[in-house]
Amino acid sequence: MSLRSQLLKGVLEGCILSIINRQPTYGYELSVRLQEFGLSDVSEGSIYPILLRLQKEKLIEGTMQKSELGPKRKYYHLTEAGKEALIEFIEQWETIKLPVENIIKKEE
Amino acid sequence: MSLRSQLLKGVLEGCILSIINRQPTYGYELSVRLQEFGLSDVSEGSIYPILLRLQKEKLIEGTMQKSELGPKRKYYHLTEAGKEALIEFIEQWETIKLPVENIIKKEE
DNA sequence: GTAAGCTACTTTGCATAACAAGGTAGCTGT
DNA sequence: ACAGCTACCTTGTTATGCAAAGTAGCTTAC
Repeated sequence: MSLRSQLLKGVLEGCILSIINRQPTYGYELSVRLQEFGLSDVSEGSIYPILLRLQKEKLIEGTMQKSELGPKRKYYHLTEAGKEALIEFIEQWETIKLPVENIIKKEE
Repeated sequence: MSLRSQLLKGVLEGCILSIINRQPTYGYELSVRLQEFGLSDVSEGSIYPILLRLQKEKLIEGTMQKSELGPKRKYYHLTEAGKEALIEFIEQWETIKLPVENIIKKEE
């Protein structure tokens, strides 16, 4: 219902790729990281489906690993295709950002 | 299919509000303006539904006016609610933009 | 030992938005 | 009268984020 949620469309996927690219990680931690970055309203119902989709598209790969505390974690890392997709996402973000900034910028 | 289109989600509506806010305009000209700003892949199939939606939500109002050349144009202008929605959009854009930039920024 | 609470993953169903594709019609110039 | 531009509208498809609910392992406290 809120514009806020709509603004995330397409962006979340790229952000998740970027965070995984920095360091392999798992779903639950991703939700914490995103919140630290300021994307506070991202729920697990958003994150896990994206991870499954990215995996299906062969952009990431996941392996179960034991955790010292709590249940097993599924650590994901980027594939080569994933790294390319990330680069493409960043380019697309830039080509969207500039026009939007120009449009919403108040002229003096 | 492209990430590109997905990135526009939610953004287009705000951009259209902003352009109309600067100066009342009509659908066909909007497509030209958006292209000038660099959003080149926005088709009329995207613009007109958004205009109708914004009108239904009482964020804009439209009136038919004769054109000196060609068919009549439907000029839109923002309502008070539309101006508030635009301000809200800009705030939301900022609160999305900063986290995204931080996430995709390469650390040195 | 058992209940509470955190960690961690998954699935289903829904609402929304952009878009391709196609259609309608007015006006101008040749 | 035809082409080409202007201008608007509609239908159906697809992608995405999310709420909601479920499952289960582990730890701590009582």
